[in-house]
Amino acid sequence: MTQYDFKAIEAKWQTYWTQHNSFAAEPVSDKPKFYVLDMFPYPSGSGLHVGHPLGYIASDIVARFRLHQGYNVLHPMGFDAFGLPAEQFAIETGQHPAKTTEENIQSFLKQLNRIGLAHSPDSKDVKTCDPEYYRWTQWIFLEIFNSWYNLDTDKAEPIDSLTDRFEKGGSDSANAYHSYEGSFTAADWRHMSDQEQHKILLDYRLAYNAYSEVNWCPALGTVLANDEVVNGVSERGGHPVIRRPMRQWAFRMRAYADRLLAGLDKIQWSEPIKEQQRNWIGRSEGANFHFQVEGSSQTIEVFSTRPDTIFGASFMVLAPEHPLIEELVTESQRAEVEAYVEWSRNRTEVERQQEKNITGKFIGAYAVHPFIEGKKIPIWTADYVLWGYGTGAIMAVPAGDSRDYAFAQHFNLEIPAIFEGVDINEGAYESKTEGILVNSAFLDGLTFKKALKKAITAIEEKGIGKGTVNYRLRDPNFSRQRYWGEPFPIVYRDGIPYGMDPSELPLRLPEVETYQPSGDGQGPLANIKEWINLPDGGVRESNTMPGYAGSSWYFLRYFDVYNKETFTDPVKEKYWMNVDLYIGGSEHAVGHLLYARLWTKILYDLGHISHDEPFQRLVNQGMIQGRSNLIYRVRDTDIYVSKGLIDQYEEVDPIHIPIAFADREDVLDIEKLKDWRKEFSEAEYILEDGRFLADWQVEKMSKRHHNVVNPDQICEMYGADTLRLYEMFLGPLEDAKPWSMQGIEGAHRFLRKTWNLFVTEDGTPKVTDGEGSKDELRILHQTIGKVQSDIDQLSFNTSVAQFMKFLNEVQRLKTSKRSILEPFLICLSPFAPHFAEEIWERLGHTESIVRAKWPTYIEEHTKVSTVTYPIQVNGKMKITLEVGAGLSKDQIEKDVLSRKEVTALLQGRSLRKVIVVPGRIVNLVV
RNA sequence: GCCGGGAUGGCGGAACUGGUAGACGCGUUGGACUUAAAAUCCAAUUCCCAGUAAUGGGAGUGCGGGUUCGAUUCCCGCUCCCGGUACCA
Repeated sequence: MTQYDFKAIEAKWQTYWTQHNSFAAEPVSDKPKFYVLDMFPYPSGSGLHVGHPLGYIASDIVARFRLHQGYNVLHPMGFDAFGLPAEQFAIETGQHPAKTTEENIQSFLKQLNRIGLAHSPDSKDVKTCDPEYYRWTQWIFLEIFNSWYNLDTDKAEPIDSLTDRFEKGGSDSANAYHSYEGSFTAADWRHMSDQEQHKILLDYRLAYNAYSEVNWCPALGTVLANDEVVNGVSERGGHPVIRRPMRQWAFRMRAYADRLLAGLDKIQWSEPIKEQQRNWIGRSEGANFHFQVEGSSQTIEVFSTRPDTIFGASFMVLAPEHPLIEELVTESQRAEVEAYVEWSRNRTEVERQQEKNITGKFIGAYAVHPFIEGKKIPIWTADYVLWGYGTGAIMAVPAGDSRDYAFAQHFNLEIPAIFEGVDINEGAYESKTEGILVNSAFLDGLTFKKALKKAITAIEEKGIGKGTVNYRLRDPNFSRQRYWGEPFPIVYRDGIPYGMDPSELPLRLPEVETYQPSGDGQGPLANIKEWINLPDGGVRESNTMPGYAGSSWYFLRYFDVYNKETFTDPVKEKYWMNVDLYIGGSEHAVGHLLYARLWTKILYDLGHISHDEPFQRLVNQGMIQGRSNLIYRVRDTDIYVSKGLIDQYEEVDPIHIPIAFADREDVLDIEKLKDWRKEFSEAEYILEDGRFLADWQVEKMSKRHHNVVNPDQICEMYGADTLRLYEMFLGPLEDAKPWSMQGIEGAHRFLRKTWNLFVTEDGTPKVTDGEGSKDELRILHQTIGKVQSDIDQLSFNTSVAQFMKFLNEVQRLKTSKRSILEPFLICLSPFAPHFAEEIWERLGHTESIVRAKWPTYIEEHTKVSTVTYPIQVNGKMKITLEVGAGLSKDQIEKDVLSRKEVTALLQGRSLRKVIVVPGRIVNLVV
């Protein structure tokens, strides 16, 4: 008596695969390679959640399929191990993040192993927090630090080639992407001190120091991520947060903007993702030009993509951070303007742009229109203009821009009409293809393209500006005031940063006594004086690198995990790169994916790798969402209110709490909440009907939202193969879907029935010999074809449905032929590998199914055949007759009406098209 | 706000380039087996109306329009949900 004992089977084959090293790739081989990669996980304390396996199973199916096809497959899985949660946990408990992280990794590995993923065994040792790994992250940072961007060759070069130029020809000898504002001759350069030279070089290096704004929470003494700030207070504890500038590292990413755009054309990513990257980079052509301020020597520089609409400019807007406000504001407006600037300073960009209320202040000053004699333009400040984009100042053209229009209407400002036939009372006219300019002097009668050119020429001739290209892309901030990240291999001497000697790497994270921030805005490393201060007077960088540092190059390490000489071996790199298929969540569409592309391009420029795009094909698996619980805190208080009562309070902020704290009817267990964190233990709770009701919403499954569901219990109840089939069956890989257990029984039932198809009650095989009948071959070949086409499209739900159909069909046909069932088992094997191995063995095979040859299918059994032939009706109309619907050719020939019959049927009718399925006419179109 | 995506039965979803809407699974209902239950097997299952029944009629793919002989599919305008929005990873 044997039944499908998934626990024993799965344990048995997982052990087998480990012992036989079944999934190790050959380092370099004559075989074609296939590199299939998952975005590596951050090992959070709550373990793997049911969303992770979705992508992992999909990539595993592809990896196993390629093995069946004879490829040398690399399918790795490492860990993105630096990050905020472990540090936060350390602050709360004193536990070292390294310890927490390692424990989490071990539990992740256990969970991953349980799902039966065909990962190359070495790859699990890629952990970004491992000194043997981050030593190379630091090394790459030094490479970036020690390079500059040559605009003539359009690539990064080592910094030495720049100093060579400076020595020979001064600052004009290099056409570099830089931020240096002066100039010097070769002789000047040679006479400079080492320190002076390094100071200048910092303006050229691809990694540089600059001031940028952060969310500073004085009460917590730490910098917060944007999503840790809710409505101007910290999510944790509700303390006020202010914006504050801080000296930090950044990359000159804008130098790569055009190449990052161009590279998108040669990789197979989905169009929406490419679109998001293009929009993120946000290349726009236009002009930078100056407006003279009335009664002042100052000018205001603006950037506009529509200088052609300059005759419609009726006011100007400066970002609240704009330094000229202080200088230009009139005394009568000063108090109001300063209050406004202070108010908007502490709002995040998202808040500022989300705001539906239109806000702004007139600063009292006027600018002079450069092309309209005697026209005065009032200068305003408003926070819909961002300091970080363009010049932080705009000329507002209400007739041509909807935000300007809304602003003008709200403050009752002039809206000059500049488009022919467009009623200015109806709103802004933003078309770039139509629209003829009027009331625009020399631009009258022109449309956008011509007018733009002419306007730029006029601006240049007048000497007030020039045509420019602007990017929305900002140089990304590369510093974090945290402990748990890569230390910078940087030493400051007299305030100038110097790179460490690469031979001194890794620069290890020192042990600290407390993970608390230093309180002055420096990271916790600043607390360790003996580490920060070197005996020779040098001072180390106290910041650490952000989460995306280690993840920007990990894919280069997987085929050379233990290399101590270099970050990756060039021969292996050439063989394995680039990644054939990269699978991960679409939430990384712009962040990680753009940084990884940037690092790849820099490493390519510097000659370290042979490919300049890392990921040839990218597929974004849709998120499996979780159901989160929320409770409401009355703003600026310690009072929490039950869901039904929130209307009685002016403003409440939603706070996420763990899903386990509320029952099915959303009643909150307040005691659990109080035990959870101290901020809740002393808070006040306002109940309704004697209960406290939590709210809920569907959103991303993440530790932050405390809504994580763990897959272990599913493996426990149904087994990994059921989990794998079920997750694939849930829906298309790329769609988002909320997690649900409904229907998992069906997947399990399918495996049990399939088991009984192959094996008798006493465990012996049931299969018989003989060739398949037509019907049997058809369902088999349809199944093979379906799986193959689904592998290309990375959408497996219909494959699983096809397996179930196969089962129904062979049961109906009472099929037991080995020639039908064995090929089916190979098709099923990537989806339910343990199950397939076990049956395979029972069928008498001595070799593992993992490398069994993929079955071929015969086209005539699978192809949808369509017979289309034109028919003349009433001498004139052409008619197409379509036949088919997933039938084999012979069936069509048998069932379909003959051409003569159809023609007879159509006699005397004025029809255009006839749609026919076998044997009957379905739709006669009149 | 801006950028990207989505919406189809009670539920997850299927429908290849505009041509039988609802494959496959879950759930539900009825039946078989059983002393009974579980498991298993068989059948029905978009909704509404009529009929004892076979069956017949009507509506139907988020909302409002449009193109077409024909629209889940293409176009225009909305609503709601999800992801990103630069320090979550």
